[in-house]
Amino acid sequence: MRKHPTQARSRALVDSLLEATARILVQDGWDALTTNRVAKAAGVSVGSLYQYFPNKDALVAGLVEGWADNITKRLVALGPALAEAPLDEAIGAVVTAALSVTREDAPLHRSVLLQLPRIGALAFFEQLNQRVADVLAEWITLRREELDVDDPSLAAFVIVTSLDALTDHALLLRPELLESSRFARQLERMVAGCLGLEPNRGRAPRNAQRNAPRRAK
Amino acid sequence: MRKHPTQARSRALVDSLLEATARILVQDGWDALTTNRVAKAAGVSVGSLYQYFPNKDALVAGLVEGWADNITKRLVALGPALAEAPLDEAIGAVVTAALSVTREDAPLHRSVLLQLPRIGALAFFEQLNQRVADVLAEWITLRREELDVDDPSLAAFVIVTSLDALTDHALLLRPELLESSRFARQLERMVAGCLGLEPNRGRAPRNAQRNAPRRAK
Amino acid sequence: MRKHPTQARSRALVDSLLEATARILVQDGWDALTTNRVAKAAGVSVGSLYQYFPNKDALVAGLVEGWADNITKRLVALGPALAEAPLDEAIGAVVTAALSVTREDAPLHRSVLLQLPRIGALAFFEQLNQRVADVLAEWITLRREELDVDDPSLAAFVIVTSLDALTDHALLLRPELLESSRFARQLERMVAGCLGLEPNRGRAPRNAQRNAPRRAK
Amino acid sequence: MRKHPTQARSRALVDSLLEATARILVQDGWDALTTNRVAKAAGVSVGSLYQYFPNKDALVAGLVEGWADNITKRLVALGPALAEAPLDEAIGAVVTAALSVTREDAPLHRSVLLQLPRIGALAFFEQLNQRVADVLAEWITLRREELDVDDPSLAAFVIVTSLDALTDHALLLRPELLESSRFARQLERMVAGCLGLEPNRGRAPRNAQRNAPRRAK
DNA sequence: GATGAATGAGAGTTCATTCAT
DNA sequence: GATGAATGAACTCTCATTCAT
Repeated sequence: MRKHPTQARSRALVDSLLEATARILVQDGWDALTTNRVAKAAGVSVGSLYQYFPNKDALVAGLVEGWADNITKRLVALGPALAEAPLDEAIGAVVTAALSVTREDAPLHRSVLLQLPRIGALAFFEQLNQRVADVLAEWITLRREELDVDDPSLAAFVIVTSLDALTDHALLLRPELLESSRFARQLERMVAGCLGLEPNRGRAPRNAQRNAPRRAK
Repeated sequence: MRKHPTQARSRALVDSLLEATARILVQDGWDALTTNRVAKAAGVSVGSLYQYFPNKDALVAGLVEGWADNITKRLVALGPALAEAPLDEAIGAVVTAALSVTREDAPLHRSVLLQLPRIGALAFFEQLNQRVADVLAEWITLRREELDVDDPSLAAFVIVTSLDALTDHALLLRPELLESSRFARQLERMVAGCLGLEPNRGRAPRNAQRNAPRRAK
Repeated sequence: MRKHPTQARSRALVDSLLEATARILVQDGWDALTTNRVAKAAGVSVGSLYQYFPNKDALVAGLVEGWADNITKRLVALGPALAEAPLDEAIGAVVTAALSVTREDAPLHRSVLLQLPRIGALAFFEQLNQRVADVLAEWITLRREELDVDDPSLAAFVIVTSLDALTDHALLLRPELLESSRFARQLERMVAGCLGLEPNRGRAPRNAQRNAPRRAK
Repeated sequence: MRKHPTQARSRALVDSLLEATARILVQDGWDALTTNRVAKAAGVSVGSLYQYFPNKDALVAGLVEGWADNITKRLVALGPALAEAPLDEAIGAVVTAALSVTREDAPLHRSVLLQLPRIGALAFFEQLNQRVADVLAEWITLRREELDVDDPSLAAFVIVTSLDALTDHALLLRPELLESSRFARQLERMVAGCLGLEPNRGRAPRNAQRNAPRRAK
């Protein structure tokens, strides 16, 4: 970015440009995304666009960045809640979060996914996954006792990558799955498997003893 | 394809064009892939390119097609071998196949992965996964007794999508994982989880003792 | 033309190429007229086409030439018949011939007209008109006594050019006129005017005496 | 046209493009008319060309339009002057106007003539003729008493088409005729014939005497 | 002689980017 | 700062023509 938009007006300008970018990408696809079109859609001149974005890629990068920040925040925010929750609930929460993040603003999500490679934002995207995986790895380490995991960060990588791919593929190819509880359950099983948990039907945790009290509640 | 290359010379021409496409894609990426460049790299004139490929996309589609056919064949070929193998061996075979397919011709695999969405070949790509998933779903149904799966085709989708994403991400971001047995073991656990199997450490059925009590529960 | 087609086979080949050219021109227009298409339509290889026509223009020129020869022959053939006919009949015959030549094979006529300029065949076409005009000028000179013409060849030029333009425009823009007797009568008047004849209604010649009997009829 | 050139600079740009188009058409013909060439000849970039003309054809269409507007205005402007003039003067004025319009900017006129069909502007061109013919038909109706015309609009069509063709052919093939009074006289006769007038030599009605004897014959 | 695969110059057109206003 | 007309390199694709088989 050429200038950092500190003033209110600049921020608004940058925002409207990013919005326009998203709109065009979603509605008309990558090939329709020209700088001139974006500027016009944002009600701004091309020249102004180039005041804040050094080139077209920066524009898209800006869009993706915002999108990713948003997602990261939501997922990282899960952390604390997971800390003390029973395993089954924690896993359920992770899966639910993954699915709901995907459902949210699905069209933009979809467009971005389809164009990620083009933008060279793949690495950037991976960084997102990494941050989430780090949080997850920490949690795994924390709860090591209850789990059966050799390498927490590897397990976290596998879980995050799989959930990511599954929600994305579902979004792109089988959107109905995003609403399906059966799908959610299958994902929970996958996660449980990665964590070395025994396959409890439903969400029943393996340590009957520990959980008993709670169920009694 | 405009003409079908039946003669030896034509076949060679088409092959060299696809090779050139792959080479450029691998070395310089999508944006460097221009029809003139491909033709020149293939030692052929643009005109000849257009004799066999109606447009640029067809060129990439041709590349992907060949690549996908190859992979599909290899994975589908696994089927018979799985039929009667013990569960842990079958899972191991699936994971091993996924990893080795990914390792094979990794650079092209990588480029195709990076460029796939662009050409609307995603659906095509998914078709590949679908074919593999179908075979897997059949196998799950066949071994239903030994497994704990609600919806075989859903489980197959989850497994295939995850393995696919994990091997691809590993290839792109952590190539060393493709050779790591720890990674393989983690993948096997994931698959086992999806199939509702108890978490056997490694592939050994030796954990029977530990698990026995639980089952008895 | 590269070779002169003396043998029967060559003639047939040349003819089928010209036919194909005409067909494509009529059915799909100038832009569809490519040498490859013509060759294929004629059931011949491009190479063979180039044996007989040095280039694309020659192909079209050949077509136009045949077409023009045909027309010229028909119009020049009128000459003798005109020699002794009464003026009104002669004029009627000329106009009728012009109209019928135009009606004949109208679609090709139309295509050629539309493309004449492109082909640089305009001069060639004018040559056709010139030949016809020459015959007409001779006839005017022959019948000078009965007419009132200063410069026979100028009058012939005017008549031929006008008739030509009128039949062509009629063909292109108002095809129904080609069948209209009122149009024919109007053309006859124009010709009569060019020849310095007084405007007799219908075809009646100006020499009332001669015509008196007829009218009386 | 993509944008409408309202500012002075834009107008100049558009004008210089049309001028360049005319120049190239005149000097090198249709096949030399490429958008890049036109832009370069106009001292402008191709991009600018495409800012005002959506495609190549629009460029030529723009040229023809301007040219046709010009001509139409001049010819339609004749109308009032004809209204009350004696017949022979009116006819003379029409012929003179046709000839002078043709002489004016002859080279462009020539090129446009040669290239018109190509761009499907024939219909457009005919519209021009139609407008002129309409004015003429009105005039014929007005002066019906003095003339001998069955169908004024048909007669007008014949006159306009003939004059048009004759002046154009003269321009292309015998430019000297455009200056020749004998040619003018011959055209006047043609027009007179179309209007059912007796063949007055020159424009003078004074030939009544001369013709009388003949008629008497 | 015939074939048609191969050629490659060159066409129309786009769009990221600049810079005079 | 903002504007948007102007730029022009670069792209995809065509088709008249050639020449090895």
